Parts: sequence; C-alpha cells; structure tokens
Amino acid sequence: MSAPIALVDCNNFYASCERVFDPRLRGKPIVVLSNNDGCVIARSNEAKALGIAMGEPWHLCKERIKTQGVMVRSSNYTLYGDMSARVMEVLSHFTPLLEVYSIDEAFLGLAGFENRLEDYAQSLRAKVQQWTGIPVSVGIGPTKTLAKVANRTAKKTPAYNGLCILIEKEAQTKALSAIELEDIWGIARRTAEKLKAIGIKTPLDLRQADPKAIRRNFGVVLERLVLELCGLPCHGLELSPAPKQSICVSRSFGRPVTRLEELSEALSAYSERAAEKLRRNGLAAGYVTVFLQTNRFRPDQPQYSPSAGLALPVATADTATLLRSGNEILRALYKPGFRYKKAGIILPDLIPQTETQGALWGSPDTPERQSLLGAIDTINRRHGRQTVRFAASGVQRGWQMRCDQKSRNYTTAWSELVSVT
DNA sequence: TCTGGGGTCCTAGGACCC
DNA sequence: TCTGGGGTCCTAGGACCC
Repeated sequence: MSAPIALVDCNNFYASCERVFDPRLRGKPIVVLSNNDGCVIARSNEAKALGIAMGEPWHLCKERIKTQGVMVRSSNYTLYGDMSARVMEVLSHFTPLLEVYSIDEAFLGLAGFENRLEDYAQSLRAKVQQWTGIPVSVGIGPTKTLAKVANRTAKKTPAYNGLCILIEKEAQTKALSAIELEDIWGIARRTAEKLKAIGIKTPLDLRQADPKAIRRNFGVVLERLVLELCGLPCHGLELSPAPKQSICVSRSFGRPVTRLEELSEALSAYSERAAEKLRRNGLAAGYVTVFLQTNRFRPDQPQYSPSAGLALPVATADTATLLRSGNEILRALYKPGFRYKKAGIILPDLIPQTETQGALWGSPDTPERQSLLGAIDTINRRHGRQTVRFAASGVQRGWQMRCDQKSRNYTTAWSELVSVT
C-alpha cells in the first residue's frame, strides 16, 4: 500500500485573498476580474450560487451582476502571490514532503500519518485558516489523481466539512460514481468526447478499462490516469521545483491595435517584463519568439495569427538585446490592415545565467568581447543553432560553452571555441 | 466595443547520421 | 544482387492544467 497523498487547495483563492484584506467582503458574493477587466476569473461561493460562470466576459454579465449586489475586484497578482507564499509556508510546517503545485494548491506526502489522517488534515485546515485567513479543502487518496477527486468531493459536499478521504476502495467507488469524466484531473472536453464515443461514459467505466487498450488508443498519459484511478501511483511528489523551460509575457489589448508603432511599444513593455522574470529566476534565454493575434471572437473579420522566432548568438537576460530581436521579428510579422487584439513574447531555451555571462552582455565594448561574440557567431553558423548554444561562465579561461551535450558537434564546437579564447 | 495569462507534456513526422 | 534499420534531434500541433 502506497503512502497517502493529500491535495490541499485554497477555496476560491483570489476571492478569499480579497476578503482577507477587506473584511466588508466577507459573506458577500464577490467576483475577481482578469487583466483589463476582461472576464471573471474567480468567484466566491455566494457568487457561484448566483449562477455566475467562470470565464464569463465582463461586458456580457456586468449589468446583471451589478443588479445582484455582487462586489467586484480587479485582480492583484502581487497580493495573491504573497498570500500563496504564506499558505505554503504554513503547510511546510506539517511535512517536508510538500509539492507546491500551483498558486493555490499543494500535494503533501502523508507517510507515517496513516492512522490519524482525519486529525492531521483537520488541524492543518485550522492552522492555515488561523495564520493566513485563507480557507482550504483537503482531499486524501493513494494517488494524486484520487487525491484530486477527493478534494473536489470535499468542496462540493458541505457535510464533509472540507475533508474527504478516499483510501478505501468503496469510498473511491462512491466518489467516482458521483462525478463526470470531465471532472477528472487530466480529462477535458476532447478526451471525454472520444472516450464516450467508444462506450466509456463514466469515471467508473474508465477505471475498469484495460490500461493497455487505453494506451493504444489515447497514449501514455491516459494510461497513467487509469492506473492512478485504480490506486496505482504513476505520479510521484516533486519536491524540488524543476527549472522553468520557457517564459511568456502576453496581453490582450483593450481595443484593436492597427499601427506597428503601437505594437512595438507594447512589445517594449513585454520585453522588459520578460527580462525581469529571467533575472529573478537566474536564467538566460537562447531564443526569442514573438506572436500576434487578431480577435478570435470575430470570425467575420480577417484573421491573422503569425509567430516567428530568432536564435540569440549568446543566451542573455539583457532587456535591450531581447527588445532588439523582438522588434526585428515584429517588423517581419507585421502586416498592415489587420486589427490586432493580442501580442506577446515567448522565451524558450532557458539556461542558467552566470556571472561571466552578465559580464559579457553588460561589459564595455572591448575588442576581446567583440572577438568572442564574433567567434561564437561563426561557430554557431557552422554547426547550426540547434546544435550549439553558448553561455559564458567563469570557468576555463573565463568562458565556458554550454550546449547540447548529446550533440555530435559538441566536441568540435567546444574545441573551436577554446582555440579562440 | 467589450472575451485572461500563464505554463507543461506528448506525439507524429521529417531530416540526418552511421 | 541485396534496396536497411536503429538512433537522435527538431518542430509543429494537440491537449490539458491552474
């Protein structure tokens, strides 16, 4: 029997955060709006009871919501990030086996607490509420997927008092029989439709399905999900967060944008924000992608959603470099005559940033720096950017090459660089 | 006129190498 | 005359998550 896993999930997190700082909101229906006040992204229970849906466009429900006496807040992500850190800190006092899964959720390993799961979970709920003001629900199961089901059940059934334990098979069966396929973590509309088309219509049907057949038809992801529903863990706790693989900054415009200059201004702001994120994470980007989008909700208007990227000769976190590349891409993508509604910059190919690398992009324009940049560029051209990427770090004569270690060209490119430096 | 902003993982298929 | 096959890497696109 595997050790139980708990999923702790903050109730209506953004709405609860707003309530902590404004007690007048307590007990009232409240909604939190997205950027630009575009749509509803969080609702208190009272607001849910009024039938306000997740993701509802604000301009379509504004009038109705106001007549219902609902309190409205624009989102404040700095506040939510801060509250999240506090909640996670409290949880960390309960176990070292803590995986912070999202801004408002964490998985906890409960090995050693098998005999007092209920006490443990209820005292955890009480402590989080007491120390942060945020109400949480707890679901416990032998796998992450069942812990998710348990959490959902705890939230939907007031009688459970915020806690549902699905360790026994009968309890699992009962909980699964009360939900739909789409309620399971990892199943959304498309997969649910395909499953139903072959006769798997409920979570219990899915649990009984042959994992190998599921793998053949749907892939390894769904096979794991079936095994997890049966109580066989396929997803362990990830205790140390993996480094980010990409960073994205994008926004919808409040109104359609048509001029290149305006897009370029937006891109400047995004580049700066992206560079900040890079530096905060100690990362440098090896590639820059820019994308544009027209209004996808207006199929009657001409649609255009281009994107393109550019490899950077040296991985960097320098705002000016990102912006230069971004603008170059933007000029290539831009076509006049379209009404753009959204734009963004994506930075993939992230690698750890190092001090010398900082020196490389930040240092004065010395002949040494120029010749090194030139050499890196030449080597990159010779081998193709997919093979060789460079960052500098303060080893071996001041420069170290990082690149795809499995690449055939690694050794050659490395010796070329060393011979230059 | 007004419809969020981030992310991850997997797969298929092509290019290329030996 | 035999007309390979295993492996890596990359990209695009799909699907899903909060």
